[in-house]
Amino acid sequence: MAQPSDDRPGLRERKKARTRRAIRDHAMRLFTEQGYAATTVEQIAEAAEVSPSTFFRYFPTKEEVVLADDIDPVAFESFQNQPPEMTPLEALRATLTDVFGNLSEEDWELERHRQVLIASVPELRAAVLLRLSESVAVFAEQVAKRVGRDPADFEVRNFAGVVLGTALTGFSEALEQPMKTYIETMDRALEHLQQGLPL
Amino acid sequence: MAQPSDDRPGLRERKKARTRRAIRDHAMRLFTEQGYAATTVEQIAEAAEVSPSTFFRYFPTKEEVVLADDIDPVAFESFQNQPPEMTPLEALRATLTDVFGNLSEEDWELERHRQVLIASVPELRAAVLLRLSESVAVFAEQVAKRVGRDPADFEVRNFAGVVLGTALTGFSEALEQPMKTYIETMDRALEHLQQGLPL
DNA sequence: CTCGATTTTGAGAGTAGCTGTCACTTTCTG
DNA sequence: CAGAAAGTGACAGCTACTCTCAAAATCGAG
Repeated sequence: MAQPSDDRPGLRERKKARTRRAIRDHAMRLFTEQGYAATTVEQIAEAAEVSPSTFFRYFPTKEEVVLADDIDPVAFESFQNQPPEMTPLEALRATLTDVFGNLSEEDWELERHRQVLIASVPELRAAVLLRLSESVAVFAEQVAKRVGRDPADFEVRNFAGVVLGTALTGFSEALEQPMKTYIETMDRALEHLQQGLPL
Repeated sequence: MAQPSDDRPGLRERKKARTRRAIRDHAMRLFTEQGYAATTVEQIAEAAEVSPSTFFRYFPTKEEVVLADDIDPVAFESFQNQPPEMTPLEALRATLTDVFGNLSEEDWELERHRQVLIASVPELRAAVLLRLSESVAVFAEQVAKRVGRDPADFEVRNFAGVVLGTALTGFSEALEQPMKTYIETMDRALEHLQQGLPL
């Protein structure tokens, strides 16, 4: 999980982490209990035993509580570390099984909660899409490096955008089914893409 | 009622249309002049000489003023009317040149304003993406009909999602260049896709 | 033209997310 | 132990957005 900075546990850091998790957990609970819109920041703050101001010090917006994600950075790193002889699509598929395969049962639980919540609240869906679209540029860069081309290359960018589209479909597709198949769904979509999208 | 036989919209309708356009035009002007976030609904209402309540009767949100779009429905219809022997990608390319080719100079101007504004305001970008993602289902349905498969078919949906991804890249790509090339960019991306995304 | 029904409108009050300020407390460091 | 740094809470303010209610404009029919 986190990288221990050796002799730096620090009371402050620990307390901060605890507060942050308390806010997030209570928020998620309240959201699922009474709905996202119906839950006010004030309620969350009260449940987590902090003041509303403190809430905003930990999460810049109410959305952020749901959207804060520790998976993406790990995924990017994993992708970068895949053997260079793999094609981008192969590397991506390997990354997916790698990252999502090593998730604890608890993390899975949280992740599923997140997904359901996001899917059911348009506001959150929009925010997630925005994030996804922003990461296209980053992804394109890594793809460019892998195939030895310019990151600004039109075809490289287009490829990255297309893969994003796949992720999108897989996302909504997986929501209609038990989450266990999320990886399978994505993998299937990428395989379809790999074969040139035959219809 | 002097002329019973003409289908003129009626005073009420015309006034409504005029008010709506007044709001939209003043809003766009203020947005470009002083920025989106810095422009309040109150200012727009005042400029358009209506009350804030009236503003919200014409546009449910401040975003809607920018996002309201008369192109999409036309595009969907055009796509549907392309000769059935065309493959989905061919039909899509034909649709693009069809719809965007028949735009008046004035419409182009507004469209470009919209695009620049949307691109520069994350909030608007997110909203556009949400819309785009919702139209994937509609697009998938039409694709399914064209190739004679089930709209729920996984590959059909994946295809639709991928095309969406292309639209996304084309969108941001085109913004870095004079808008005239928007069609060209999209067309090029779709051609790349048609050839199986070679890298 | 007139009257009654419908629609459009404006005013005002209220909610909630978010920002910013300031003083107070807790934790860390030397 | 003292001072610096960081975390916290109370409060005030702005704006998007909602809701209600009554006044005004528009329309259809007699």
